[in-house]
Formats: sequence, structure tokens, C-alpha cells
Amino acid sequence: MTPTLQQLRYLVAVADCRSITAAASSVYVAQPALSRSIQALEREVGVELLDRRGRGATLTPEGARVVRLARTVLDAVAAIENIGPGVAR
Amino acid sequence: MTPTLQQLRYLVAVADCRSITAAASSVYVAQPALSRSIQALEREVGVELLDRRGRGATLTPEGARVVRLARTVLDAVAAIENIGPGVAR
DNA sequence: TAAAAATACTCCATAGGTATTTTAT
DNA sequence: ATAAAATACCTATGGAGTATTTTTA
Repeated sequence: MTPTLQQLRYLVAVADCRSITAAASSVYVAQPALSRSIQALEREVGVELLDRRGRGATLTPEGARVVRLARTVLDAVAAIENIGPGVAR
Repeated sequence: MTPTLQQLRYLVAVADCRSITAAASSVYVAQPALSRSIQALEREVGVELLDRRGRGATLTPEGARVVRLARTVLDAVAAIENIGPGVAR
């Protein structure tokens, strides 16, 4: 029903790699896992995010918009991860 | 290792309700589930986010910072959910 | 002592892996 | 024909529920 951070990370990886297989290896996950994850994301948002082609995958216009928002999400999540007390020195 | 959107939603609910029990009911989940979820979040970020008191729970300073970031995250996720084609008219 | 929060336990849904098939150039 | 993506199947981890105990105002 709602995207997961994992799905957003995977989508950003595909955007960066322009290939599902390459994206999968870049995030240390098997190709089918990443492929399914993005299919589920597309079902959830109700829009095709990737153009699958024989050689690689590219973003649809909606996919590009989602990737932009996903980077905002992931940046804020990274900021949360860094809330903790800094290294004492 | 990394927060989940669920954890962020739960934390925001606690911030809004100033009580774990009330927050749980506001998001239609059992109190122990929300309680555990936030404990896990605190472990992940390595910081106490809530002051648990006999009567309710309040945010620590770090908790307040996380809540601010969490709202940014959740707003961007909501924008992703609304990427789909609008209602035709 | 009565609320709110935490713990114990059980169960199930989903995310991932391997093997394989389909597709498109 | 071949590389990339999708599907099938299985397993295991974690997120949720109920019941209960602990805590603090």
C-alpha cells in the first residue's frame, strides 16, 4: 500500500545503473529480489516507473519524478541515522 | 540498522499523542507492537527518543529532532504515493 | 494502587535466495 | 543466440497479536 525505503533505495540504484541486474549487484541483492521489489512499488503507486528494454532499464517520466522524491526521503533518513552523539574526541 | 517508515510513523504518532498507548490506538496497532517498534528505533539510532513517564511519554531533544526529520520523510513519501495519474475529469 | 509501558510467547506474512523460463535485440 | 528481466518455489526473519508483568506518579 505504501512504498518501503528498500523499494526506494532499489529504484534509485536502477536509476543510477540503468539496469536491474547491475543495480541488484550494486546493493548486494539478487536480481530477482530487486526486480520483484520494483514491480511491487509500481503496483503500489499505480504507475510504470521503468522502461524495460533488452539492454537495461530506463526511467519513465513518472519514474524520474519518484526518484527525485526518493532522494529527498533517503537524505532525510540518513540525517535521522546521524542524530546520535558524535564520536567523542 | 536503518529506520523503517513504520517506525517513523509510530514515533510521530507518539509525538502527537504524548502517550504510547494512545499513539498505538491512533494508528490501529496494539500497544506492545508500537512500544517495541520505538525501542528498536532507539537502538538503531543509538539515542533515547522518549522520556517514559507514569503518565504518558514525551520527546527528548533528540526525539524532537528526529520527529522533524520524520515529517519531512513522510511528506515526501506521501508525494510519491500521489504520483499516479490524477482522476480524469 | 491504578494507569501506562515493557516483556514473554506464538504465529504468519513477506523479503530474499536459487533455479529456471521468458523476452527482446 | 545471448544477455537481461521475469516467474516459480522455498525458507527464514521480523512484525504483530494476546496475555502478563513491571514501573511510576
